[in-house]
Amino acid sequence: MENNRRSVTIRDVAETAGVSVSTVSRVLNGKVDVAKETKNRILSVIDKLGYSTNLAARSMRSQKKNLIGLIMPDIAYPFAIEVMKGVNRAIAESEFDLLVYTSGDVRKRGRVTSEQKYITLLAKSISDGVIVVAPVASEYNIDKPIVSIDPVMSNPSYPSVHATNYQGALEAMEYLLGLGHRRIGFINGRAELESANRRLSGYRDALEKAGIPIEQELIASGDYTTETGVLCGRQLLALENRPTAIFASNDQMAMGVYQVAEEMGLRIPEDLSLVGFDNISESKYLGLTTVDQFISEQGYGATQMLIQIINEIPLEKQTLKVQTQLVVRNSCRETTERELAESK
Amino acid sequence: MENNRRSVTIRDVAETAGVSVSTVSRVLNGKVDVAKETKNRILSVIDKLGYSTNLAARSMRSQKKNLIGLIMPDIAYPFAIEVMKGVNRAIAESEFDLLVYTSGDVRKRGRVTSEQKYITLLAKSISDGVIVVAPVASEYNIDKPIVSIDPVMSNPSYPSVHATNYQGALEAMEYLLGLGHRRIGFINGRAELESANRRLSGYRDALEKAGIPIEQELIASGDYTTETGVLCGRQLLALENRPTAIFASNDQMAMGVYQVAEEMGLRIPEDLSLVGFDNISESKYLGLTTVDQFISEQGYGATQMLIQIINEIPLEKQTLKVQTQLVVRNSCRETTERELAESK
DNA sequence: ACCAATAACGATACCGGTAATGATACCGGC
DNA sequence: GCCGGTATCATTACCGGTATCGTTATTGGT
Repeated sequence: MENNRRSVTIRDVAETAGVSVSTVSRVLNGKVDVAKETKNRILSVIDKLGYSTNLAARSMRSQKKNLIGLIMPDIAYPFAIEVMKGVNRAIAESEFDLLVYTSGDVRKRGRVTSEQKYITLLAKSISDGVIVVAPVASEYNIDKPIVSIDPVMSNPSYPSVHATNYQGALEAMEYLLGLGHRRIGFINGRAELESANRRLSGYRDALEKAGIPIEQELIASGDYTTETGVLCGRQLLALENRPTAIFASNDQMAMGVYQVAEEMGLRIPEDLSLVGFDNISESKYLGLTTVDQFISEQGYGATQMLIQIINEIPLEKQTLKVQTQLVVRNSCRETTERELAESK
Repeated sequence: MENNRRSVTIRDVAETAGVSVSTVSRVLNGKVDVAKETKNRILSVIDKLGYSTNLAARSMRSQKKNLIGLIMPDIAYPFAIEVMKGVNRAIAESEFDLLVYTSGDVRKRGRVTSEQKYITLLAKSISDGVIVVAPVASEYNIDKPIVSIDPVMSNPSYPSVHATNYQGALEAMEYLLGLGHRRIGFINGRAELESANRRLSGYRDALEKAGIPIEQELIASGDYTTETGVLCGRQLLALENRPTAIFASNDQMAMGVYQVAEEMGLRIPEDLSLVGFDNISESKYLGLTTVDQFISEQGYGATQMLIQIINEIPLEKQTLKVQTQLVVRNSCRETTERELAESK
């Protein structure tokens, strides 16, 4: 039943066209060594039979596959989506095609480690190179180029792309401090990520520079999801002397704070100033002031780097730093006279 | 230079462990025919060498790959992203992994047709089955299960998933008509898609039922992108007797209308009522009233159908119809007395 | 003690392509 | 008419695995 629909192979084409397999292969790969009429005959047979080459087979023998792999633990969250947009753009401009690999969820059936092995392997075996988005690890020995976006470690052994997380956080904090805020809450991201730590450092250093003591109760720890944004928001806003501003280390968690504010009847920015990080597409509509880290550009840049490596052009720099930029919208305002008066 | 990092093969493992290749293969595939100590020895060698199996090679010989392909011409637009979310969810619940294939742009270097061929092939050769999102064609003879989402043709030869486009459009129109609108503009989608035609039919039939003549000048033709939304919006709103409401056949084009309204100083909903289709995530923030077609559910359903086919469980229905639902937000309001008076 | 069954593993063909090499026919020049 | 060169195609080895079958040694039954 299923065998009679066996897919048509290069041998079928060769037989039908009355030539050898290698001749068909030459035509498929645009080699010159074929007479024009033979070539046309083969092409029409290919068309008639609906033949198309089996990439698995091809990739075993030939080197160049014109295929780039993108490995993500999950593709359904904003960061991943933005990365894909950028990668997609670079791909569209290139001779390469793209293969996105995901297992749908990092924690899938607890087989994390074997999963990672499997993952890495897959894309490796059929692609020319791979872009890895944290937090996929990659201690496995690799025979293909790899570029990492937002790597877990600060000094990865392979080329990587990341934003200027520290500077971005610093800038956001200076903006809030400039508006007169003194009690500023911080919602931390996934602590195992280098990027999260650098944003936290930015928060701390900005306060220090301004001569404001760091209070531990103002630092809540989330994991970049909206849910923890809600939890952390509640935690911070339930404080007796609650902050007048919150700096969430990504926009998704800031969205959680919006929810909490609505629950509590607090208006943003009138009653609470809020700054995020990432500038995902939703932020525009929320009017969220945030630090743009140009995620899409990171994907774009990573892809370009990878293609360069594949083409064996030496990289000038092993690390691409994308400059963050504060995008001021209307989720913040100066602390009111009343509040200032109260604080005296 | 690059050869010394040749990846470690099953032969290397066999040699190091002092066994034959087939024995290693047996261990890798969990066959019983291996002595426990031999098995352990091989496993430790695998670990030491960091070996991992080449999926391309494996897939050539064995049947089940536990891999599903998702083929899209482009992955950077809202519809595609929503589909991916749903597919992702179904994948996470399953034993399968996911491979998303895209060329980044349908029109890439004009090689559309050969591209499609190439595309289809790829996923086919290494996956157990494929989900195709329109408008990728697929007249090629297939040896793997295929499920199509929002197919181009109304009666595809393979299982498919689509929304109740006609009913959804009808409902949206009845809502606008119920608010008293009589001059309603329509922005059509990509005319080659069946879904676009059915939405147009809904528009026409609703007017007909209400006894309102169809005016050709009120029907603008877009292609589902925001850009054409802008163009069509301008066209409709530049009419001498401009419509009091616009029904855009997807949300992206409705977003274009928002832009045009702002350009022209028109307020939504005060000066213009607007309804979209899709209910993409942005719509919530815009307050756009729209027809939800549960795109994510379509992706989820398609994946489940595909998995069922792969597991050789007969499908009850070849077509999954997802029921649309009107989501009322605040982009519409009743036509004002003034307007009603004028129309008298 | 002999034979059949079983456990454990090896040898080989094969999947569907591509690369390298070989074979043939035709060509012009001397 | 012989020769080297080129155009065109066929042959064959090989990529890295898996499937099939064969081989060897051990065991148990009678």
